[in-house]
Amino acid sequence: MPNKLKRQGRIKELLSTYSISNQDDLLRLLKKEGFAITQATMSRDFAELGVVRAFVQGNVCYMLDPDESGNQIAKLIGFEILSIQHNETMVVVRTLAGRAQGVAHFIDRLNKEEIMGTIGGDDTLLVIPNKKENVPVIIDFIKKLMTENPGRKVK
Amino acid sequence: MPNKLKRQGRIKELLSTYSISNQDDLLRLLKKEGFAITQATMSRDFAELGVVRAFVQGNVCYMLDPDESGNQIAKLIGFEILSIQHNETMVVVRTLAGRAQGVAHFIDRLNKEEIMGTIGGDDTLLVIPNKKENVPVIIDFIKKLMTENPGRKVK
DNA sequence: AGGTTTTATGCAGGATTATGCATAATTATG
DNA sequence: CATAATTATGCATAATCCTGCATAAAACCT
Repeated sequence: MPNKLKRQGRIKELLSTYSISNQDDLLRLLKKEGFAITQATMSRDFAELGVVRAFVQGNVCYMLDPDESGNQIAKLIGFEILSIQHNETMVVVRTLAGRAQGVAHFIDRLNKEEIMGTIGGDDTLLVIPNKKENVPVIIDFIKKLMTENPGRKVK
Repeated sequence: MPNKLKRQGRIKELLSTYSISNQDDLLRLLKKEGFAITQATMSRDFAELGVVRAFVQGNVCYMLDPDESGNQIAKLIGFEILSIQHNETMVVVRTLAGRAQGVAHFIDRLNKEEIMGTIGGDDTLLVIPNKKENVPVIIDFIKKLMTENPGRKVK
């Protein structure tokens, strides 16, 4: 029975609580909590969650890579965006209530040179192009975000 | 081949662009765009997206119910939350970068009497209880949010 | 380098989800 | 109300997803 979601949620918590240095350690922790999975699944979880091996205070330890987490968020973006409008000089994106900041943040992080910046309110955000000729480019870009499924890198 | 996600995204856009008053109209639009589905699927999409029939300027038209959209977001919350900490008097939730506002907003909307309010920054939010005895209640509550799957109301 | 430990992945089976068809339930209309 | 139009859903099937097992690949360690 797939409890992938619950399990991965717990993994994120555990990783941010303890200092885990190999998959088996975490595996034991999870088993103790009733998640009966194998190392193979764990490995895939790491890949999906964007867990990376990093040096922290001398020794290696697994942690969430913020950039990878960004990739995961990409899957949500399309869900949060309701519509895109624009005029001559800027693009306005409407989102579900309370999500505009998150979407704006995501777009910021993509570092598109055509995008000078974003401003997010509650359910609306403004995307400001570096020059007005780029408005269409930006629209295409955001629309692509909405439909592409950047998920699963696991293979 | 299931393109549910893409399709539902497009549905949200179409609904917020045109004034759609019955499922068949929308069905035709979608077909024109290459989404070859039947009315049955469309009906289920509406249910999942939380599309409601509303009176707008005299005539009926389908639109997204903001409350329902909230339900949808619930599915994402667990994904965005990384960890929960607390002291005697308040609860601190860490989230993926840029998502704290969204999570705070979501929690606000739940109108729990134990929660006096929230403050969201970039990747951290504060949940303020009405009295410190309720800290544990709030923690439980948020943890439940993280693992429950409130999804699918269809059928 | 050789051997050992740790991590990733091809493959297959079982579970779950998505969807169409047919039809029931509901809603609108005369 | 009766009938037509619209929308919802039971059932069956195809498409996907999740996971373990076995094993390959990579990282580590003398």
